[in-house]
Amino acid sequence: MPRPREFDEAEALEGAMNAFWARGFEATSTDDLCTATGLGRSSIYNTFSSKRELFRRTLDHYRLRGAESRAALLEGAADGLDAIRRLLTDVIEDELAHGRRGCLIVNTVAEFGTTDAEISAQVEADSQAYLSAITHVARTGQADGSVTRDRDAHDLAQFVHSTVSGLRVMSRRGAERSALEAVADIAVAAVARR
Amino acid sequence: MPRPREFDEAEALEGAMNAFWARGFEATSTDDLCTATGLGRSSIYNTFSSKRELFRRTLDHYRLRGAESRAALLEGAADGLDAIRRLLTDVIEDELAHGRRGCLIVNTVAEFGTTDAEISAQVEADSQAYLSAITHVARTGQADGSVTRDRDAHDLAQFVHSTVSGLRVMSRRGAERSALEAVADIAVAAVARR
DNA sequence: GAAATTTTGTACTACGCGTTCCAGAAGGAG
DNA sequence: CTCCTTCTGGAACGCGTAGTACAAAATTTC
Repeated sequence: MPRPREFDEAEALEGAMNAFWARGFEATSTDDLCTATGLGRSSIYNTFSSKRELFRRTLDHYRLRGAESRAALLEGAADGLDAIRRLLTDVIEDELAHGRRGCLIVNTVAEFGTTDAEISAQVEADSQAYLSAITHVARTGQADGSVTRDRDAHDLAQFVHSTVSGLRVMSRRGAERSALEAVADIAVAAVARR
Repeated sequence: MPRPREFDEAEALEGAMNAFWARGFEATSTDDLCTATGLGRSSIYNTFSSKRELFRRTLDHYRLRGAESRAALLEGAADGLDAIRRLLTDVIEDELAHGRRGCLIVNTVAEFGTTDAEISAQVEADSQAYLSAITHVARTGQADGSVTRDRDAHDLAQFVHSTVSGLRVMSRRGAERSALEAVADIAVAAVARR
């Protein structure tokens, strides 16, 4: 049959993701994408149709990545509150280890808002996945007594999700570790059982 | 003397601000800026030198605007905690009243990160101004007994600031009012005296 | 009213962008 | 080995972009 690809599609997506992550959609040129992926123009267009489609694939790649690491992280938690604490401290460590990149989804929301229906749908799907994961651990925490029962688990999840976004923005801005940790600490205390 | 300007510089900045706010720096063309300000190219370049300089002027305009409305808001608060509550509810009302635009500074952080030194300095200055304002009301609240004394006022300020960023991102994403209110409610409780 | 000086509108320039085209290379099926 | 299909590299294209040049318009001072 035909000639096979000379590159790994997942690796290419990873490279494109990093480029979009650093500079945003508009400021990333197709040349940037070539160097970031190591591919030629033809290969990119042959595989991903357009810059926009590549971006959308990139978002999906990012979402999958995030969901996996989130699941692994929550797996080993001692209780519900510990899971939430791990989530927040992991965000901080991730930011400090990878140069304060912020969150690709948050960056995308900031860049596009709700103007692009398809991208907006991907953002929405990510939020829902994130929220349902946190809602689940919040409920677990309420059952095991580590998380406050004064609030609805879904509201607590919204709060934690908002805090993660806040931390990502702070980090991309260049905030110090101590500031990030202070925020995470107060947030954890806010969802803990009193 | 020379021929006078036919337009008001502040009004032009307001128009440019709205354009950048909606679409970000890169995606806003000089044509967009002409229609948004009602000016011709010549007038824009004659007055603001370049797209980038206009953007920086726009950021300063936004910061001033924000500082003024913030001051007015905090003025009428009953106590420290009430000031923080007002701050958060005002963010929500502002977002819902103006079509979930998010925060121009947050959007700018997401788009530029720390890559541009001058813009980064403006963002940093805004954060400092915001933080010192909240730190002040937090201290007031600790003195009048409405805000917890278990935390450093500056840490509480970082937390509130982070929550505001989180709310702005949520809103730009299209989150429902109830979700925004739940987050604000939990955040206020977190800084309240127990 | 005339001179001086600035603003303004329009046409233009040079360039970078996303995308396409095409010729040749490469590998599997027969 | 040959044919067929696909991939790859590079050149090319058309268009939108930020920014400029210039002449006409406008207004204040003398």
